[in-house]
Amino acid sequence: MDAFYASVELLRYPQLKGLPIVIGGSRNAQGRVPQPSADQPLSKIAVASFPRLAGYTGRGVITTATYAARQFGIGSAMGLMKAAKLCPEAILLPVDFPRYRHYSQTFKKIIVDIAPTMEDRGIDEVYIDFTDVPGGQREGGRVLARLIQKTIFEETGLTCSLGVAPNKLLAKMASEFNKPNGIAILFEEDLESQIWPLACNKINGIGPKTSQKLDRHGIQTIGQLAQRDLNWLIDQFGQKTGMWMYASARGQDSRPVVVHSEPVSISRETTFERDLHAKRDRAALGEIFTQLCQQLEQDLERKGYVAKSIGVKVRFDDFSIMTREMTIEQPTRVASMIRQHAGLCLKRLPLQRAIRLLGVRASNLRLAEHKGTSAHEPRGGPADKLHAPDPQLF
DNA sequence: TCTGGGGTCCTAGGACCC
DNA sequence: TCTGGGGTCCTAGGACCC
Repeated sequence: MDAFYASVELLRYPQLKGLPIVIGGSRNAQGRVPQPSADQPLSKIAVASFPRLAGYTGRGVITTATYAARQFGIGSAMGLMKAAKLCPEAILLPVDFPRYRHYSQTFKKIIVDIAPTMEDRGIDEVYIDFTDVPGGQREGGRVLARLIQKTIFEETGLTCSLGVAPNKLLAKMASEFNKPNGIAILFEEDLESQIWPLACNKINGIGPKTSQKLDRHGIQTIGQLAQRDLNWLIDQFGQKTGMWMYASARGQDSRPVVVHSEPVSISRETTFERDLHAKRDRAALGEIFTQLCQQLEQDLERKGYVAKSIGVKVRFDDFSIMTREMTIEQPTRVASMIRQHAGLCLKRLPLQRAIRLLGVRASNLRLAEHKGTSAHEPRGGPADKLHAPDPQLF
């Protein structure tokens, strides 16, 4: 999907079309959208009354920027404070995940109705297997791609870009070629002309670290990567990664389109508005900790899982991250049990530094016998003390 | 006053078992 | 009085992705 969050926002605020808009900074009081008066539709809110990036203070990053905002050098994952310097006039909207999730489900349903073999790759991205779809091969897949693009637009007003290629690796790269609202068809014989000139980090799975290392060896493009022999790559990056890079540089990828998958972990984390100290801010931390555990319980319940491992994550003021995890005898999804074990994990961490982020994670998941309320689950234990600050913690 | 939140996969060492 | 080979599970950290 093209600039997905921003595009969804434009559906309700069409008066902002064409303007630089960034989405982010959900929790901060600034970046709030003006409330319309009782009989006023959202689309009539004056453009001038929307909050701007200028004057924004606080933590947070940009999750999406409109193409107009990208002109200023603003991109996703950029800190809001930095973005404010690049384009103070940009409109800042808070993230509205429930709304994006709804549109996500809608566009995926449209796709599945047309082409049932679809792999979910997050809120705004999917892989689709055209192989067995009637007409899926016409014009190299362009006809089907157009149908999907057109149907999504007609039913939601959202645009997307598609890449059609012999495998997922190449399709993903091709999908970037004609953004926004574009289609690109890539054949195996286009490898040298279309793929080899690209930077290595265009390969899904080669990020900043690997790019840097490749660069140190004089490798910038995928074509240059393809010149290295297999043994050299294995020596440098290990057996698995070396073989994967060797194949990727040649456009080879045999991964299937996976329609169903079970989650590996479910987690909740939050970055505080200001750094907190384990001792000095014990009460505040304890409250946030409890909330995270309660949210995690709800997530597990909603998705129908219990967890056999519980863990915590702490990010300190210097941005270093430490995690602790423990496996428990009895799988659980109850907040009080999660909190108890997460608390034990926390005690194993050195908490001298100021803390920036706290997270709680459930893994080693099992399907719960039944979804629904947990009214029958143990109460009267730690659950009843959930709101009381735990003197043992922090 | 830089730097979110929710994920996956990989590596590597140690415990433990056969 | 030296010392296998495989397997699984657990844990911590790190790279990467959307």
